Amino acid sequence: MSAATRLDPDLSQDILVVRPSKWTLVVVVQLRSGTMRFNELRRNMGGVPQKSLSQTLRELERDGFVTRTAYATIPPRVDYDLTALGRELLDLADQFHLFAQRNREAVVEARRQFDALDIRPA
Amino acid sequence: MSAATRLDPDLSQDILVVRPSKWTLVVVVQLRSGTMRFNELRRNMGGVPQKSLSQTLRELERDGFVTRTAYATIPPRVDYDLTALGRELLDLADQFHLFAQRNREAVVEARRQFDALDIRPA
DNA sequence: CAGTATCCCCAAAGATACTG
DNA sequence: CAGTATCTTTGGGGATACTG
Repeated sequence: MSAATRLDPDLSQDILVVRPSKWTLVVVVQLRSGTMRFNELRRNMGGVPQKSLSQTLRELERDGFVTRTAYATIPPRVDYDLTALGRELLDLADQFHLFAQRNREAVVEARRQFDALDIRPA
Repeated sequence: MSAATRLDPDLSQDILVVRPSKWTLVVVVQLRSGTMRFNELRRNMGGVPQKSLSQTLRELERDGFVTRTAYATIPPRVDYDLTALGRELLDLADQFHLFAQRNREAVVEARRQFDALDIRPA
């Protein structure tokens, strides 16, 4: 592949634009199907602390991956959406996810074997 | 794309097989061109602490991404290499890197704008 | 050369309580 | 509903010193 030739070795520390938090890609994946509201995301993400979600969304908004639309109604309503850039990030998240699905078993097995050999009996 | 249809939403928390450390992808990228020794990696990675490199390599070995070959010579010599699985991870790292290169400017600009608006004057 | 052993630090993560 | 504020905890990261 030609990817190698275009990669700057000196930038190897800068492989990521942003240092994704634990929840970053999860949010991006959640927003695949379109607009979602705060608590809707929260519910679908199984036990993410409010603060973590809030921070993650703010970061994603700040970096241009997500739009935040607030309606001045009572009760308030805030919609989150992916931007075009966010959808590119989603593509990347998908590739990671597919990689994980393809190789989870292999990794788990490698880990099991390694651990079996690595034990130094007292 | 058809990726969406093959993604299990319930596994959204498991997008990554492993939680990559700060140095994981850097090591993988370094090993692109083939076998490397410990201090060789260290030198090429600009200031990575020995402990961090050691931990990162052990994790990668444990998960089956890297092979470790030790020679019982004096002085000792240890070779690190990517496995086939490791090379798949390298592909992923490349895509992340290319994404970063393509979009770094856009993200930096989005961030700049967001920060300019987010300031609440005292 | 290729690590391990310690110790320290800080940022991220999370639990809980409160509010416009 | 959609957050913020506060506090606590965890562990990843890093510096330094030592060793087979």
